[in-house]
Amino acid sequence: MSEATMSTRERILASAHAALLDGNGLAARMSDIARLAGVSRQALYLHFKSRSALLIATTRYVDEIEDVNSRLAASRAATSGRERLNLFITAWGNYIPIIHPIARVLLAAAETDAAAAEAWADRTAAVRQGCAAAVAALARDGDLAPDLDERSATDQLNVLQSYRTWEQLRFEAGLDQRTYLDVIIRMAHRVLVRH
Amino acid sequence: MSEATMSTRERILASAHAALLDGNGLAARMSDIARLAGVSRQALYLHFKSRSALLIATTRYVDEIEDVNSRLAASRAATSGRERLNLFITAWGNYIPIIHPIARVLLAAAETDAAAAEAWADRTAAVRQGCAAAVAALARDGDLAPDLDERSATDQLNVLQSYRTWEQLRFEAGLDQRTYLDVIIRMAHRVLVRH
DNA sequence: GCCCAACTTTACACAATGTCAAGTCGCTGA
DNA sequence: TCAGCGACTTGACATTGTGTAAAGTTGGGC
Repeated sequence: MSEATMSTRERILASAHAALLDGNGLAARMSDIARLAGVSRQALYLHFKSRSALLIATTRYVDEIEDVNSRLAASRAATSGRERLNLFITAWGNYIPIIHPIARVLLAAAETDAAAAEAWADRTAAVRQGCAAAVAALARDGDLAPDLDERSATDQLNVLQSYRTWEQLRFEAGLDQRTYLDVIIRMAHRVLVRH
Repeated sequence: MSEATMSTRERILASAHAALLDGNGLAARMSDIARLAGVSRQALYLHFKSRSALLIATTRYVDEIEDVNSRLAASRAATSGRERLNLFITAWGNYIPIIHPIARVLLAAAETDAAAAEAWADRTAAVRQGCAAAVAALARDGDLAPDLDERSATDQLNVLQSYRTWEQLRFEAGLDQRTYLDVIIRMAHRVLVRH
C-alpha cells in the first residue's frame, strides 16, 4: 500500500509504528506521530479515543502486517512434542524483537491505563496458550518431566518465553538473538523434558 | 525511631515508602507524599532534587531498614554449591516482595529518567554478583552442568531470579510465595546442576 | 535581642493529554 | 451547479503533575 493510497487511519498507524521504532519510542508524543503522518494532532483524536487506544491499535496493526498468526501456526505442524517446543520457542522468540518496540510502550501505558493493561493481558494469554499446547504435546509423547503437572509446566515455559526474559537476556546480559534462542531452548528442555 | 524524633528527611522517606506500599503506589505524587509526611510539597525539593531522586533514596532507605545485606550474607555461609544456590534463591526471593512496591516505581521512572535507570542498573548488578558467586560455588564442587560456562550460567540464574520473573509467576500465574520459591529452585537446579 | 537555617506560602513556567467549537475544502448527488 | 456532508484543520482552552522562584515565618542558639 503506497503512502498516497493509504487512508488517514492507516497513515496514522504506520507513523505511530515508525515513531515507536525509532530511538526513544517511549517518548513519542501524539504531536510527533501527527507530524510524521502529515495530519494535525487533532486528527489522531478523530480516529483514536486516546494515546492508549492508539498504542493498542498500533500493536494490532503490527501483528497484522507481520502476520504473527501464521508465524506461530508453523509450530502446530510439528510431529513430536520436543519438535513443537523448539518450533514454538523459535517462532515466538523471533517475533519478540519485531513487536518489542511497540510492546514496550504499550506495557508502560498499561501501568496506568486499564484498557492498555487489558490489551496486554490478551497478548500474554495468547502466548500462554501456545506454551500450553507445546506442553500438552510433550505430555502426549510421555516426554514431560514426571514431577510436573501441565499447568505448572506451562507457567515455567511461559516465563522463559516472556518478553521480559528476552529483554533481560538481550539487553542486560548482552546476548545476540541467536544465542538468546539457544539459551532459552536449552533452559526449556532441561526444565520441562524428562531425562 | 518514633515519628516525633525523626528528621524531616527521614519522615519524607518513610512517607514515600508508605505511599508506594499502599494501593496504587505508581500514582503516588509528590504532593501525596508531602501530605503524608506532614510537610509542604516544597520541603521535598529541599531534600531531594526531583521525584526520581526521592525514589532512588527511598529504595536505599528500605534496603537499609530491611537490612538486605545481612539477608543475602546468610547464603555465603553455605558449605556446598548446591546449598548456596538454595540459600541465595531463598534469601533474594524472599526479599523481592519487600522491595517490590518501591522497585516497581523506580523501574517505571527508569524508562524516562537516566539517574533512575542507573540506580536500577546498580541493584541488578548487585544481584548478578550474588548469582555469579552461587554459580562459582557450584563450579568449584564440580556440580555445574558441563555444557555451561560460568558466564552463561550466571545469566540464566539471573533471569530466573529477576524481579520480572517473580512478578510474572506471582501475579500473572497466580503462584503464592512458597510455590514461587519451589518453582525457581527446581528450575535453577535443572538448568544449572549437572545430572 | 538577633540571626540563621529549615520550612511554608504563593505564584508561576512548562509539557503533555485531551476537549471544544468554528472554519476549510473537496466530493457527491439532486 | 451548488448545497450539503464528511473529513480534516486551526486555535483556544482545561487539566494535571513536575519543578522553580521568591518572599515570609518561626524556633533555637549565641
